[in-house]
Amino acid sequence: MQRLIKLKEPIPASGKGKRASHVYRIAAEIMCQKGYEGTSMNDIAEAAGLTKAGIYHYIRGKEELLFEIMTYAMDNLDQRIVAPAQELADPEKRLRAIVESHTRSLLEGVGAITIVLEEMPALTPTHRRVIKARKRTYFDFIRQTLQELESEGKLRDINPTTATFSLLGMILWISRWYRRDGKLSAEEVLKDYVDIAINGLLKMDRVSSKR
Amino acid sequence: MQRLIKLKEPIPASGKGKRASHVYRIAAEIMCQKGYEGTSMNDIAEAAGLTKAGIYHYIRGKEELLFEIMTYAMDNLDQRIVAPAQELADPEKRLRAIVESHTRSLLEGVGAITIVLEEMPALTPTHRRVIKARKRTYFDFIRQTLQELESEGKLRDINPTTATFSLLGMILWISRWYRRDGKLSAEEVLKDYVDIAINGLLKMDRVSSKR
DNA sequence: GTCTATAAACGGATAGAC
DNA sequence: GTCTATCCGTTTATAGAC
Repeated sequence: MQRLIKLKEPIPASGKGKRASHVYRIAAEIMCQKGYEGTSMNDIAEAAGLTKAGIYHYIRGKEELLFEIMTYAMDNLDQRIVAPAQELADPEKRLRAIVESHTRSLLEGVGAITIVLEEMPALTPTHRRVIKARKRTYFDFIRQTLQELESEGKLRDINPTTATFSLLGMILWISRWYRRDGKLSAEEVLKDYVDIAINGLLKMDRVSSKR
Repeated sequence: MQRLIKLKEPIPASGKGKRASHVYRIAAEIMCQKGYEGTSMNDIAEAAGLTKAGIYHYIRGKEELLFEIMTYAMDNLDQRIVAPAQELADPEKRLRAIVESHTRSLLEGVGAITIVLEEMPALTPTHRRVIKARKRTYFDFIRQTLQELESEGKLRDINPTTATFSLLGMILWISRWYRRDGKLSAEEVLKDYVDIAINGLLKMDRVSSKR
């Protein structure tokens, strides 16, 4: 089975060392495929080459494991997407950068962890609040960009909130269908996605549609 | 908690009568909220006003229940979206009809069952093959439409397969964020979605962007 | 048809040997 | 660090009374 996730940087499991981050990485991969509830500690242990009991040397519990994976995913999002985009003053360039970097992250398998972000109901109320706030911040970052484009008269006559959701929907869906060993290269998908997103949201043709 | 699903026609539970379809409907609602693995037979029984044991009078097992819900969801998709769209010879009108009816289905909560279509790993291999084939047929119906638009020179210079996935992503995501009791009316979201989809996929501005 | 009771398996998690 | 053994709650599913 294909690896959905390829974490280049190990998850820093609270400073517990290499083996620990290995367990986190394995867990993230399996949970992305089978969902949180569908993944047993046994599944994780087996894939990590340990027994169910052995795994508790590295983690405190299943829910906490999920929370740490989600936290890592959000950190990754901030570093790879938000931070570089924030440097760009022009909202159109910023939007383009967001679409490009988020799409690329998912195509490369890095950050495919974002699907784990759908497992909100499995979190404790406290943890859920933390992740919810971080997701909200990212959402608002994109919406803010679209609102700037709106006041510049560049956005289509669409609601910025609706636009943000539609954009995130089409991007996040990538982790559900894209296979790195399939027919479509990451480069062509990336190009098409930017094309579709920019033209779907902004007025006038802004991408020189050449192939 | 909000009802994600509103089944107007009861699920035809293999000709077992009214009460049976009630159980199926309840089960579909809960599974849409908590996922297949996160839903216990007890949850379903309680919501249906029965005991866990009592429910087995109507169903053969949990997996079979899921399979029947999925089958109903696909039937619904065929009747509400594919059948009407197939009448349209012009691919642009057909695309518009597909986007409109699929988006509307999700906004209304009818057919929100489509999220259950994500529970593929929970199915037995045989059942999974059946649903997979039906999903594939729907996907191909949309891609075929985009290919016709491509040969008419109306599609952007994008891969029709990638375009289909991006369209489905933004549409299916609706069931994750849209709340009927929220600020956005179904009508405005629908209008925006058609606008974004058509302009994202087709060359030139085709929607008179007025508000 | 719907219940109580219960079987059988599986889940997360811990104790304690090595 | 990693194992075996085990606890205990929960799960799906069935048997059998009413």
